[in-house]
Amino acid sequence: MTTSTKNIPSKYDPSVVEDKWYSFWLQNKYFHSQVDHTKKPYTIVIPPPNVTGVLHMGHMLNNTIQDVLIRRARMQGYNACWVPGTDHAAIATEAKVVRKLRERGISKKDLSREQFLEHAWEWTHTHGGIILDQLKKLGASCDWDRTAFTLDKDYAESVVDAFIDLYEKGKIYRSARMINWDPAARTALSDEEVIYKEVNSKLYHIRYKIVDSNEFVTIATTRPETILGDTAICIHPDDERYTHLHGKHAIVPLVNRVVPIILDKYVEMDFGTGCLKVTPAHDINDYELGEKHNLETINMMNPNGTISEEGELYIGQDRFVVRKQIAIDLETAGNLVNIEDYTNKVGYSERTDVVIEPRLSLQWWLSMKEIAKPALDNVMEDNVEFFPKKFKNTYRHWMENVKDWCVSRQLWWGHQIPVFYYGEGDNDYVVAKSKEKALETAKVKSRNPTLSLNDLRQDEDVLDTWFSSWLWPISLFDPTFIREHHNREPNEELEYYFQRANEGHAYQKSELGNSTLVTAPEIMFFWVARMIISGYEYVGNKPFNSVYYTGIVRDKLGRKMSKSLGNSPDPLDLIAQFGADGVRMGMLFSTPAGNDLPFDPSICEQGKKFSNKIWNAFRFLTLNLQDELEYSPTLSIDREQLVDRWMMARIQQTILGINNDFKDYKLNDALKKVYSLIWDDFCDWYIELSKPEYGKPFDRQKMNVALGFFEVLMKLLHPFMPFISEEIWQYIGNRSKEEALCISEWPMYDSSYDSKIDIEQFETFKSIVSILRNIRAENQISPKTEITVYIKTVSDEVSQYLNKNSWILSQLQDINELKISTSIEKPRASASALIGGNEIYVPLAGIIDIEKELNRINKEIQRLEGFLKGVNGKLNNPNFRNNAPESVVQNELNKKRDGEANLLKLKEQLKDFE
RNA sequence: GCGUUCUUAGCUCAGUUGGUUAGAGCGCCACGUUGACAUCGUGGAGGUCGGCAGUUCGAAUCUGCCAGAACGCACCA
Repeated sequence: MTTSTKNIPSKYDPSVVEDKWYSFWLQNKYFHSQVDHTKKPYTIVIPPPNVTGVLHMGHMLNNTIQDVLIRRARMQGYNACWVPGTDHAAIATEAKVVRKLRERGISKKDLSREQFLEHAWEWTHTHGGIILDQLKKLGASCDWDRTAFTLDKDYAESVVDAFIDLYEKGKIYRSARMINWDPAARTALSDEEVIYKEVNSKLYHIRYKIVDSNEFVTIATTRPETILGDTAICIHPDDERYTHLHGKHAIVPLVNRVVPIILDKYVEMDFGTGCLKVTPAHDINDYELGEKHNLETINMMNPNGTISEEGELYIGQDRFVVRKQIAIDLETAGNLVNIEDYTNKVGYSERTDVVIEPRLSLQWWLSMKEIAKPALDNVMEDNVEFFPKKFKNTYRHWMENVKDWCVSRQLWWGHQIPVFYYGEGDNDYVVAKSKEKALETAKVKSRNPTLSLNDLRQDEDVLDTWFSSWLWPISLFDPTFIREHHNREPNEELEYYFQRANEGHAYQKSELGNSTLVTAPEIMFFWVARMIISGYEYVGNKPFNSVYYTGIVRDKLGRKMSKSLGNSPDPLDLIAQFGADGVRMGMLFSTPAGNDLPFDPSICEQGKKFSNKIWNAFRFLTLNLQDELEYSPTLSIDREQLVDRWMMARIQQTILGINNDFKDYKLNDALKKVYSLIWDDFCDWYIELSKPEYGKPFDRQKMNVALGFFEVLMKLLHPFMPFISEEIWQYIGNRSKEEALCISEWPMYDSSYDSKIDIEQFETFKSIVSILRNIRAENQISPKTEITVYIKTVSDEVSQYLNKNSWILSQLQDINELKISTSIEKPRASASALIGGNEIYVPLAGIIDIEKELNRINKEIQRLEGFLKGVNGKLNNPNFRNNAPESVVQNELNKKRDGEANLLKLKEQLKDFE
C-alpha cells in the first residue's frame, strides 16, 4: 500500500473502503489457520446458522462478538481459527421446502423420499451459503477454507458413527413412549422443541352417565375431542363424595363406551369436580395412569391431527374442527354442563408453531443421565466458564434432571438412522453403517442365512438436527475420530484446535481462555450442553473454555426481533446505511454480556458518527503534512512535555483496562474505553494542543508523534471497527504489501509510561480550562475576547508545574495575562473558582454579571456546607471514631480540613460583591 | 407452584471487598462556523439508587418482607 499523502478523500465512504479491505484480507489469507506448534491456538467454532437462512440481527450481534474476540486473539499472536459453516436444520429446512413445494402445487406425500430430497438439495444449493456471504459484509474473519456443512459426506458419516457407537455402548435404545408430536411436520419432537404459551381457552364440563344408575359424574377438560379416547374415569380414593361409585362404570358420551371408574391419589380433590377423565393415548399423566391401572389405550388421532378410525366418530376431521362440533353435539345429547373461560398453557412446536399433541410412539432414545455427568460437573467447577455466571444455575437445573433424548424424527431431510430391519419383531433389526454391513449381522441374528439385501429395510427416520451439531467442535477437525476413537489418538488438528486449545482450567484470569463459544442462551440445552457432553464422551475434554451467552435483540417494544413479526431491519440495509463498522459499534456499545439488546437503528448512527470523527481527525493531522511523501509516525515522545506523557499514560491505562475487560468478556466496556480515548482524550485535548500558535506553521515532529499515537489507537480499535482502522493504519505507515493491521501486534502495556502524576497534573489543566470556559459562558464573554487569569496555588510544587506547562492554558484560551503563584493578591470584581484548593481568578470589572457570579459562589458554598455537615456528623459521632478504620477516619479529617479551607476561600470571594 | 437473575437520570447501562452529597453514552436546553469534524464544539439542567423494615458508626452495595419485570423448570384435568 502506498503511503503517499495524495488523494485522501475528504469524506469517508465505508462501502468502498470495506469491500476493498475485505478482499485484501482474503487474498492474503490472513484468516486462514493451520496447525503451527510454535503458536498457541485460539479456536472459535461458529454456531452454524441454518443453511437456507438469511442474516438477522441476532446473527449480527453474535458474529460481531466472535469477530472481535478472534481478531484480538489474532493480533495477540494466537493462531486464531474461526471455523464457519452451516447446519442442515432438519425440521426447519424440511418445513421450508414443504411450504415452497406447496406453493408450486406439489404435496410432500405425492413424492418419494428420493424425489423430495432432490428438491431439498436444489433448494439448499440455490439458497445455501447466502448467509455466509452476508457475514463477509460484516467483516467476519472466518477461515473460509474450512467452511463446513452438517450434511457434508465426512461430517454426515461421523454423525452416523456416533449413533452406532452409542448404540453399541448400550446408550441408544428404541422404545414406545409418550412423545411430543408435531401434527404439521408429522414428527416427534424433543422436550426442548416444545414451547409453552399461555392461551385463553375454554374449560368444558361434561357429564358421564353411571352404568345402572340415573346418576352422572361431571368432569372438566380443555380438549373435549379427546373423550373419544377415554378409557376410564378417575377419582380420589378418599373422596367421600364419590365413595358410592367405587367399582362402578361410566358411559363415555356419544361413543357410548363403558369405562371403569378407577381410584388414584393422583387426582386432586379440590380441582374442579374431583373427577378426571383418562385418555391414556393422548396425555402424559393419563398414560401413566393407564400403565398403572392396565387401561386400554385408544389412539384416536392420526399423525396429521385428524381423528382416526379408532375415534369412531368425526373420522378424518381436524382436531380443532371437532372440538367445536363435539361441544355442540354434547349439548344436544344433554351431556354438556357448561363452558367456562380458562387460561392455560399449551405446548407449541418451536418450528411449525402448531399445537403439540402428546402421542404414544415408537422412537429412538439416547440415555442421558450417565454421559451428562462430566458435562455437569465441569461447568459447576468453572472448568467450562459461563458468561454471564447466572446461566450456571439454569444449566445445573436442567442437567440434574436431564431426561432421555428422543433423537429420531419422522422427516426425510437429515441423517437417516442407520438401523436395518429384517423382520416385524420388536428386535428384528441391526444397527450398521450400511445395508451391506447390516446383512451379515442380520443373517446371524435372524438365523436365516438366505437373507438378502432386499429383505432389509432401513429405518425411514432421520436424526434430530442437534444430534449432528453436537459433534460440531469434534468433527470439524477430525471427522473419523468418532468411529476410531477407541483405537487411536485425535489427529493433529483435533489435538491442536480442540485439545491444546482447551488445556488446563478455564479460570485463569491471567489470560484469555483459548477457545470460546459465543451463542444464544436459548440453545443452551439444545446445543451447548450436548456439545460439552460429546466433548467429554469422545475426546475426554471440554470443547471450549468459556461460553459467552449473548442477549436477545429486541425491538423498541421489547419484542424479540423475528422474521415472522417483521420487526427486524435487514442487516445489509443497515450496513449500507451506516457501514459495517458503524453497525458493529452500535450493537457492541449497548450490550453488556448476556443482556438483551433493545435495538434501534439509531444506535448505529453513533457508530457512523464515530467513523466520521476518526476520519476527520486523521485528515487534519495529514492535511498539514501535505508536502510529505511519507508520514513518519513515531512514539519517541518529548519526555519534557506533560501533554505527551499524559497521552502516553492514558494509552497505557486503556490497554490495561481493555485487557481486563476482555478477560471478563466485557466487550462494551472495552469499546467504551477506546471510544473515549480516541474522542475525548485524543481529539478533544491532544489534537487541540498539537496545533501551533495561530498563523504559525505546523510542527512536523508534533504531527508525527500524533500519528504515532493514532497508530496505537487504530490497533486498539481494530477488533471492534476493523475496516476504518485498517484503512487509516495503512495510510499512516510505510507499509509493505504483506502488512496489515489485522495481523499486526496488539499493543503491549508499558508500566513505565503509566504515570498517575502525569494524569493528575494534566487533569488539573483540564479543570482550569473547563472553569474558564464556564466563566466565559456565564458572563457571555466570547472565546475571542482575551481574559486575565490569576491562579493562587496551594503550593510551590503546583505553581511549578502549572508555570512550566502554562502554554496549555494559553493555547486553549485567549489570555492576555497569566499569573501563577502561591502569593497572589485577590483582584477585585473577579469571577473565581476553586480547583483542588487552588484559586482561579478572572478579573472582570465592568463585564462581570454579578448576579450570576454570586449565584455560582453561593451555590458552591451551599454544596460545601452540606458536604461538611455530613463529614462533621460522622466525625462528631463517637461511634464512628471508635469503630471506623483509622484510614477512613483520617480521610474524613482530610475532607473536613480541605472543605473548611475551601469554604473560607469562597466566603472571601463573596465579600468582593458586598 | 419451584428456582434464578434483575429494578440506579427521559432512554440504555456503569458503580470493584459497605466509606467523597452516585457516574457514562444517547436524548434534552442554551450558546457557538478564526487552521479536521454542525455526522462538530462549549456550557448546563436531570436521580431521596422500586417500596418498607432491619444489620451497621456508615447502605445504591448486606439481610428480611412487599411490589414489579425477565428467564428457566414443572404443571390441575
